[in-house]
Amino acid sequence: MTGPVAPRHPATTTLTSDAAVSTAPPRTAVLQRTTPVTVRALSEPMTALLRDGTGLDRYASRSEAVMATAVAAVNAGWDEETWRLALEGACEEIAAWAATQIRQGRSRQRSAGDAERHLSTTWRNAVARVAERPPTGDHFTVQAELAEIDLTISAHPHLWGKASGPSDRAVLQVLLAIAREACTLTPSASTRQVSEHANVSPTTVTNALRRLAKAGWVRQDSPAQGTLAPTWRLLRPEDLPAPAPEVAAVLENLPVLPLAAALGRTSVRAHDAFSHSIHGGLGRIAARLVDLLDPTGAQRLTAAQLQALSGLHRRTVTKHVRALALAGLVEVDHRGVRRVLETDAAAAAEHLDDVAGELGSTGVVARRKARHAAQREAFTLWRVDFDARRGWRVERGLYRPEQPQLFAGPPRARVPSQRAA
DNA sequence: TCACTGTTAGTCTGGCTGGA
DNA sequence: TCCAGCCAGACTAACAGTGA
Repeated sequence: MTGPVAPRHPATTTLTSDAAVSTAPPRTAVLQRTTPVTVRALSEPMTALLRDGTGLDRYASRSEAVMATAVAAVNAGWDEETWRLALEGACEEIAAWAATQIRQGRSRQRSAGDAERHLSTTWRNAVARVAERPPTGDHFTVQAELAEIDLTISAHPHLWGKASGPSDRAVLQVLLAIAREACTLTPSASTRQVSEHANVSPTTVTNALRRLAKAGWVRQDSPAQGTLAPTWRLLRPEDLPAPAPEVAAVLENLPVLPLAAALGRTSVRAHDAFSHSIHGGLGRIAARLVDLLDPTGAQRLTAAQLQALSGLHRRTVTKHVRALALAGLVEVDHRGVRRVLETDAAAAAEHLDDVAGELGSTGVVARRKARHAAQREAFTLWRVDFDARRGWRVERGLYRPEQPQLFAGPPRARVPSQRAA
């Protein structure tokens, strides 16, 4: 609390102007001030929002817009007093926010105490939000943080063993890739989008995201809304368990391998050849092992090194290496395992196409994409109809349209149980 | 678009055990 | 030491249903 709002004077004495100060109109002058040490001016969009309401329509309500100014002010190092001054000098719509309440389109005056509480709560929430989610606004900070997360993932292979590990890791890597492309720590992706890139089903993505959230790798920033996908905040979990000493010893003695990403090579996991064994593919474990091997094929990794890097059980590694060798994707001898995949991307894709053809898993990824496209279309039609028919029946909970048939097509034939047999 | 829960049937992992 | 088989439990795909 900083006292009543009313008798406020422009903070001409406490804040100094810097060289960048503008020729802005007097009532917005306070927005452009900075102190020489830690306080800086707000960004241009935020200044424009306060000055004349530019961009106000980006927010669902005035409150959200005002909260945005509070968060921006906290990030810029302002104190509550300066922010309140800025609000007072802002455009009419924002300036009147604290003192008036709009409900069902009608405006009414708030009492002085209510307005004061309103301002204090907003500022307090903004401070809490910034403390919880520090700003990472510039390109380099975001990319550096994403690289740190990637490094943390790789440095803890023991977290990605077990049955669900490879799926969890694949989902996390897909989110990381989307985040890198969009240069954000809060990538937006639907389960279907992730599933197409990770070569797993949307159900698996949902379950993996739940596990990743529980482990502290991601946090849902905003849920899905209408046709908008949810956004996820990528995190580095605190207090990660250290790898076992024997694993750490193996990791320390690894040969230096060129990074696949540096060679412009992406993971093989999204190829038909590595779809789930239910489709005839080699599966996610095999994809993980191929990704771990030297992309140039020059260096070999021993079974122990593959085991340490993947976090999988030695028998699992042996089993999948054997399957990969049979498919002609790796070469095994007494020195270890070597990747046998062309360095040229097009030739490698052709090689994988041949493998998928032999395994009978050709077209799995394309079919999944087509299924998702059909589901999107069905939902859009349903959604348009639902929105168009919203009326008093909807308001009273009486309108219940047919849900879209998201999983179209004939029912899948069940494979007879081996156990039952 | 999305999330989420639940079901069914099949797959995978890894601990355990015994034989070579 | 290695390998193979057994088995329980975890996991997955596909699907149905519900709701925002």
